Amino acid sequence: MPELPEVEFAARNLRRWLVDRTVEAAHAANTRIFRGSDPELFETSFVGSACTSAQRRGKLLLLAFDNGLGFLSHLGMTGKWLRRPVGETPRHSRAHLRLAGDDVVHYVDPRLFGRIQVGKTAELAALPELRALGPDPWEDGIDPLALHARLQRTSRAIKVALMDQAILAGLGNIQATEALFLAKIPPEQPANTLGIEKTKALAEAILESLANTLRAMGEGEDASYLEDGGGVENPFLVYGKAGQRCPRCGTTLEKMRQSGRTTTFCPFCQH
DNA sequence: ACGGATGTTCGCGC
DNA sequence: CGCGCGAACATCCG
Repeated sequence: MPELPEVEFAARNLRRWLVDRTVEAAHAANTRIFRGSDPELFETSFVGSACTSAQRRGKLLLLAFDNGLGFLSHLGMTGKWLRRPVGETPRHSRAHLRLAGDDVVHYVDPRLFGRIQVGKTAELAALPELRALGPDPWEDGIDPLALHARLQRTSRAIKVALMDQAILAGLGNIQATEALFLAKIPPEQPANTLGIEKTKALAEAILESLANTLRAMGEGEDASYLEDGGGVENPFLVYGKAGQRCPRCGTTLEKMRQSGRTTTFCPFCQH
């Protein structure tokens, strides 16, 4: 369940679980998760070493170990990191690290859209895909003038531009939808027609939406909302709520298709 | 049973 | 080159 807030949540957990702890054993099934590298590298690279850091950049996680090796983790659509006691293997666990004290940290991903790439930490950090990312709004904040300048360079719909990881790193369908609602911007408006004032409102709305979502996930180890059978309510203002009332004006929320993704919006507020 | 789901990448066409 | 579109990836859920 991964956009910036979920990946940030994962990074905090991984820090708590792994940093300064020695890996006693590792396992990785041979799945698509390791496309581009080798599951055996995951099994052999970290045993006997301790994790030194777990960083997030956009939707990417970078884990570093004290032997100079590490791995990148992208959660795709359904990836997550979980900690479980030995013997309690979650369904669809694709790889795990076992630590002293009988803790096991699992990478779980039913749809296998996620990716793990093992390598030398320095080389992973220098990969083009990492360097191609735009500013991370949570880490770097958003400079409205820089965002405005960047949006001037494309006539794509603002909703689509916000999901472009080269413009801002970490926003996906949920956060782009929520931010545009908060900023009262029509999702189909061409990005290069947003004025500076609207861009400032958008920058604030993005940070507000990210904070809202992080708050909804709470401090625990398991982010429950959006989980199958979690029983927790949809915490969003409009995402997934087409047909329901706008929380601001009561108009019936509508949905449309943009670049293959569903956008939910208020036809009155976001005109 | 069918359609859609938080993401990315690729091929095709304009 | 820019951009939209559909498909693909694989599984679950309503």
